[in-house]
Amino acid sequence: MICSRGPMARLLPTTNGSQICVYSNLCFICVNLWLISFSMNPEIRVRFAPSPTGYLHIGGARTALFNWLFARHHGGKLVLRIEDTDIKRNTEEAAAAIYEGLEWLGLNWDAGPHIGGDLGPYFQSQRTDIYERHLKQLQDAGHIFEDAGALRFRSPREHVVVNDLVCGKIDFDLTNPGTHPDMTIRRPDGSWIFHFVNVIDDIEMKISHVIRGEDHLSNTPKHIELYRALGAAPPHFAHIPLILNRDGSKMSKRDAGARLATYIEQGYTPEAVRNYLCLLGWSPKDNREKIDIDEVVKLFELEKINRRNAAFDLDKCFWLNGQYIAQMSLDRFIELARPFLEKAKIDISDQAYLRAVLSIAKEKIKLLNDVPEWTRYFFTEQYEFDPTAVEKVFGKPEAAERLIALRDEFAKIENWNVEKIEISLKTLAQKLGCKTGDLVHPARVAASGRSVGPSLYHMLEVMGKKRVLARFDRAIEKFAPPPRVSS
RNA sequence: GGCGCGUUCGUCUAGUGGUUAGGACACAGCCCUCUCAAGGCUGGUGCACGGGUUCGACUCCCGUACGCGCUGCCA
Repeated sequence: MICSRGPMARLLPTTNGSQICVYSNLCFICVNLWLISFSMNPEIRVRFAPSPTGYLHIGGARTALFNWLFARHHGGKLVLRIEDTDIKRNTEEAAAAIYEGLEWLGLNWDAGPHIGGDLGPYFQSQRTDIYERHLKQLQDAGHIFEDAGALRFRSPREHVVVNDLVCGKIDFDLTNPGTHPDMTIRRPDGSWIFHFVNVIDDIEMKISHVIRGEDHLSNTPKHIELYRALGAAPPHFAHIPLILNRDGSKMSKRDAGARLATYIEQGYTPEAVRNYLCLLGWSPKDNREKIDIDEVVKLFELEKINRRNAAFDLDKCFWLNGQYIAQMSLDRFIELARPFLEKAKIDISDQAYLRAVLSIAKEKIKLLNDVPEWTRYFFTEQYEFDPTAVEKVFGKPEAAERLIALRDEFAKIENWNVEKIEISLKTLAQKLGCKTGDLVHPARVAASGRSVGPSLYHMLEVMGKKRVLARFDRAIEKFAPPPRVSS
């Protein structure tokens, strides 16, 4: 038996694997030569092969990410293959969620739907001829038997060692038919079973590394049996740990947060989610949390992947999202925030004003979904007044008087800017003998209807003098206590 | 049930025989402050359990428990 692993192995006929390459695993020499040839190896081809369920699972997204990282790290290719053997309706529609999710995460593929490629088609439903051909090959070799109309693959009944790049060497005993029955590869109605078509496609598409969820680890020896029966060298395998819920239970599609789309809808940024996903099972090992994707590509190695399942920590993802928003450029923030503002039907036609508003709101935003709430009052005079804020601030009888005084001081300002506004307010506070906050709070509620928001001075500057004075006037009229009637 | 994988703070992780077991999120307190955040500082919480091996185990081996996966004519 020759060492069937590794691109270099085939180029080295002198490598006598009969003694060192047990179970067709990598021999030591091959490993080293293979590792040397590892960087920027165009022979490296990986694939992401989701079933078109109508949504992209967060675990699937990470599997896609790890495949993408591996391909990019080595200068290899990523293939996207849609495994639609079982789902006969609306495949394209259901697959759209997958494309959208991958694109949102910035994970491009080198062959597959929309892109094409030499080794297509990339929908299993369109590959029947290929499967028929390989089935015939197996039948001719006597590997197939019929059972109640279905076709089964007769297991060779041997031990199969899986040499997993993440999990290490694992010996599976497949000799007992009672515990490892012969797998079905085709149903009586002619449709194909996953194990068979998956292997055929990986062979046909020249996949060098199969990086997939650990739920497939136990299936792998069966797949290797198929490779051998077909006379093909099995690819390298890397089974990555699963993503669980916070409580350690398996994340099923019904769990909140299982669908990538929920993160998109809630206003997480793609860079933050992608970064968070990178850290689930993989680590740069230097305590970095926010790490640029280019840096991850540079550092990513399958050997650094954990073997233990990871719980999805929404708190941390949320924190990371805030970090990304705080540190991203204003242009990027505007780009990301715009659809959320449009969806909230906020009039953002004034680009310069929008830019000014977002520049001061940016530091407050943790979730893009919150942008409308934090900025709506900038764009309309019909903003709501938070009853609690009004009660707290204008509950004090002096508040209205102070606001009136502030309004008069502000009216005198010629160059309406942050510095002038601040000086004006603080000077007045001193004059009235009150705290700065005693003016700031009424001003804030009057101008925005809220008790929280960006720096007041910046906020007022952006709104403009005219708008601010008008809002003060209306607030004074609305919240000033009625004049006392003395008897 | 059988087989496989896993087990370091609540969570994500660093750590491969000798560390005061490090970082991050979350949490608590303090500082700063016009609010809310952010930021800074401080703090508590962890090697699942039991046996080995060793001068010495979080680290290596075995077992137990627990978790997860596979065991489909789902993928």
